[in-house]
Amino acid sequence: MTRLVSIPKPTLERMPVYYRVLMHCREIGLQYISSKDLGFRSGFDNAQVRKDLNHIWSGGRPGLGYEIEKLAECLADFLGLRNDTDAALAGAGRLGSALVGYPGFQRYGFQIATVFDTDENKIGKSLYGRPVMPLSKCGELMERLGIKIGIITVPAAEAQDVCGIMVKAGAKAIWNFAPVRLEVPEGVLVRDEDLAVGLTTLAYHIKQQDVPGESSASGSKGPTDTRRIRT
Amino acid sequence: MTRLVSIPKPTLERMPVYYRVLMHCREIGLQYISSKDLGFRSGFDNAQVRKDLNHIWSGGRPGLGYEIEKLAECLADFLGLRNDTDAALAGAGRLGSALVGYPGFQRYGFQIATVFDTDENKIGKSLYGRPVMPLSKCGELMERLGIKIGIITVPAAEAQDVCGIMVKAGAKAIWNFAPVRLEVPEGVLVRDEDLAVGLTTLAYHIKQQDVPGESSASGSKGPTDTRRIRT
DNA sequence: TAGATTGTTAATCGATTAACAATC
DNA sequence: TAGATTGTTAATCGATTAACAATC
Repeated sequence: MTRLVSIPKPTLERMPVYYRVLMHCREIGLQYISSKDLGFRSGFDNAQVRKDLNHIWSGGRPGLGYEIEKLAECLADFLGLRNDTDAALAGAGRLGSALVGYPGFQRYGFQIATVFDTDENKIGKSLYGRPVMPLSKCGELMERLGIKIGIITVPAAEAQDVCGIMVKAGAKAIWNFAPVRLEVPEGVLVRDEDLAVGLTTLAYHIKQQDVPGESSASGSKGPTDTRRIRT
Repeated sequence: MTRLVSIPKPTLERMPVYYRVLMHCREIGLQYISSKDLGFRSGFDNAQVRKDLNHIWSGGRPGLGYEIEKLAECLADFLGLRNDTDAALAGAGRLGSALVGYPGFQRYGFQIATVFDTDENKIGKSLYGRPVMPLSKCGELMERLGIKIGIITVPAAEAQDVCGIMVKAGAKAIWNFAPVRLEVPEGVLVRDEDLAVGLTTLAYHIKQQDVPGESSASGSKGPTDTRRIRT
């Protein structure tokens, strides 16, 4: 029986990164990894790594580090990466198609099992092996397959409708790429992934750099210093 | 001369959302909006909205709210949405193509000006109006055009190389979709956008809901309650 | 043993939320 | 004026960082 520890959100979001690094380290033949090394490879502080990992496992060995195999297993268990979680996607446009074809999900045990759209030209065609179904079948199919994750890549104006259909069909988590706020019942998680937000923060950084009166490229610590600004 | 206020990162990331909502409200003919309304429409607390906005403007009128036109202008200025910022993208695969064709950037004054790839079959072809150029031209072209934002959608194994080229060519901000940590000199901002991380947090939420011993769909506050779990 | 690294507590830092006098 | 809503300060909350005894 899994313990239902409540875990800080920032910690939760670092977990998949740790997992990714562990997979890599295993591939290159490492057996143990220290919090310092894991921290370096994932871009986080070593104290933070230890703190994060202790939420789910206290099996690290002083002087040695963490056994990669075991830690990876713990993480996979904790994050639910074992159970080939299915998701349904609505909106087979450019972004939707890219997500369906994204190879990175498989490694985490995720699969976009069904794809829906309203476009007659898309319906019936195959998208990376999945048939595109009419959106009108979305509710019924999600319910029958017991799919709990909905991915929304439809235009903003249609997003709330689609969201409602998915939630009614039993979805408990919505990954929303439409630039609009979705209303959902209690207990349903919405994760907004507005790409413009990401780009905006970059543009802001650029703008900030332009302003200071430093003559062209005169860095304060030399241009090859290796510190980075954390996102 | 713009004030160089240092602004909390969470605040910065809410700004584009405010902006989006303001655009919408202007379209539907509103002139003023209260922090409460703006908060509701963007999904944040009203106190937080006021606090955020006061970082850049204290022009709200007690009893009335914020003048939408003016506030939007402030935000656009602050975020640098006016200057048609150009970005360069490397990796014209599925995800890269989707980004190039993403209509949402335009509204914020962003443009993916140039696209690079190593694939002979893609080079020379047009991608939503931009010619795909050989990656070997990336450095030279970015430098010549003075492009400061690089978008990386190449496979993880090639990401660091591409990043190095972009930084050498003068990039000051990197939007990294490759699941790997990038090393950059001081002063360069890297924003990681690992899609698998997003999906993982959703899967975790699902898993958490499955565990509690509640018989099927018995919510504690009724299934149509409108509270949401914040992401 | 000596050196390295853990798990955990305490100290610091930063962000959110609450509250309210000022003001339209 | 009465009602609404701001800007801002203080209180709360939560996460990160530092430090170190315990332990491999």
